[in-house]
Amino acid sequence: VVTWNSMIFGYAQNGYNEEAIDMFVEMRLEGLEPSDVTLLSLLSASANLGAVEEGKQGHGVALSFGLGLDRIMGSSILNFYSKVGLIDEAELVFSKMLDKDEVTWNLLISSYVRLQQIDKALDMCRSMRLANLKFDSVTLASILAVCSHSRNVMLGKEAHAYSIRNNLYPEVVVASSIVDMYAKCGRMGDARQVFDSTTNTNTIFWNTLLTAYVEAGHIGEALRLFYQMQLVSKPQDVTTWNVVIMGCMRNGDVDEAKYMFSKMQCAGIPPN
RNA sequence: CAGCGGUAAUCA
Repeated sequence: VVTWNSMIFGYAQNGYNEEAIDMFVEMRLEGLEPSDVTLLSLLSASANLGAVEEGKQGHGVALSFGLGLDRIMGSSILNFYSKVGLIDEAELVFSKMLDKDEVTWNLLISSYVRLQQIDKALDMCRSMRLANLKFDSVTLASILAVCSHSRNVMLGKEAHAYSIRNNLYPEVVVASSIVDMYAKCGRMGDARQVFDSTTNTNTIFWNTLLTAYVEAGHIGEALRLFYQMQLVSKPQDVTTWNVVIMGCMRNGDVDEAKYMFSKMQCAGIPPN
């Protein structure tokens, strides 16, 4: 079972969701009993694929093996239902869970943000505080996403201040969300300032400011940032290239866009 | 007793 688990878990972690599910089916055909780790992998793969039947089966198997709704299994099942859009089921699981932690709350909060149910999302944040849990970097990312979406720079600034007070600011997820929030609210100066004062960076973080420049029509700044990424050896992914190519197109420079498209493939990044 | 395992930020 441990061998099967590591196979299934490995597939699911690396985005091979179909393979993970196939492995699970094979394991059951062999007559082996899945453990909690098996089911967590299956639920994660089903959530990412939108595989409703497989995930429901996972839920059923968990129940039949008495693996109920502890905080990890419960959150995993909750994640599955919310990712496949069965929000009522997700809410039901949430209400039945006795042991909720930050992840449990974050799951429902981010679902509401995805569904644009902003008031519900913010209500959940308040309830989370009332339940004596503190916002973590993921909660803050959800709140900042609400600010980006609704162009609410006032709330965004509060979230920014909160992140500094509570030492969440060094987390790159939070820093990216803050840069994105300021940019979407039209505050490019603030976005840049946050960018420059962040030390823990990754590709998504750089992509966020790159996207902001392109959206603002500042193609020169975008290209400068793009080449600066290469200078500091920050890996560039398909999003990086998509944004730059789109920037060239918006700038009316089709030849440059085509050139970038071929450079992308030379860099070993297949188009998506 | 400890570890592992569940959520998250950028373009399309």
